Amino acid sequence: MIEFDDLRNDWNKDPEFRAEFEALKPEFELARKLIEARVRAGMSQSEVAIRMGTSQPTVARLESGHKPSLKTLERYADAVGMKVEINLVAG
Amino acid sequence: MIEFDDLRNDWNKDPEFRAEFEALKPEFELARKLIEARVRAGMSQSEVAIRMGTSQPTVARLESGHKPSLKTLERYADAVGMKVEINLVAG
DNA sequence: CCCGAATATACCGATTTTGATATAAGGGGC
DNA sequence: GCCCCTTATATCAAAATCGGTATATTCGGG
Repeated sequence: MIEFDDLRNDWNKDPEFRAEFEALKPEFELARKLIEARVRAGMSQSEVAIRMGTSQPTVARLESGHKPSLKTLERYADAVGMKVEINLVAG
Repeated sequence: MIEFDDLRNDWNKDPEFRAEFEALKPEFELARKLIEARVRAGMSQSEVAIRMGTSQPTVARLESGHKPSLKTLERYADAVGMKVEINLVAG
């Protein structure tokens, strides 16, 4: 209901590349999912940051492989219109 | 490989009660899953703590609804023979 | 080349989580 | 009753994360 459609004009063609690119290391699985969700929502880091009540660099940090707290992760998910689901699977 | 079988003699009948009991609030969903995984592994908080390289009170805290960091969550999962799976689902 | 948008990196103070210890409560067996 | 095992709560210092700002980089358009 905000200005999403206005700004996903010309920069949502290649982020998928990055997402796949970083899938090489399992360490960045989460980062990849975060970026994917944000791109799907057609939002920039700055927009997510505003919705999270934080700054763009903080969002960049979350998408860079640093392990965040669950609280922060849930705020991110909320900002991109998703919710966090955590499971403990056989490992 | 340790002394699991020795101590899951008589105290693994009711923890399921607790797990279901705490499912009332969605805030404790994760805590419930953690406890369930630990009980399934037939381990006490102290054993998990040793495997995590921390103390039993810290484990108790993780199972009490406080939102941990992903790093800690993964160490817990590892200690009970599981791995963490995080998904961003439609919310 | 210059500019603006989007993302990434660095630093520091503030907040949160964790580590460590002590302690208490509950249950079962002797 | 007394132990022993398990779990929960409290406190405080240490460590990690977060908020905020500044800055760098990359990309595309004019």
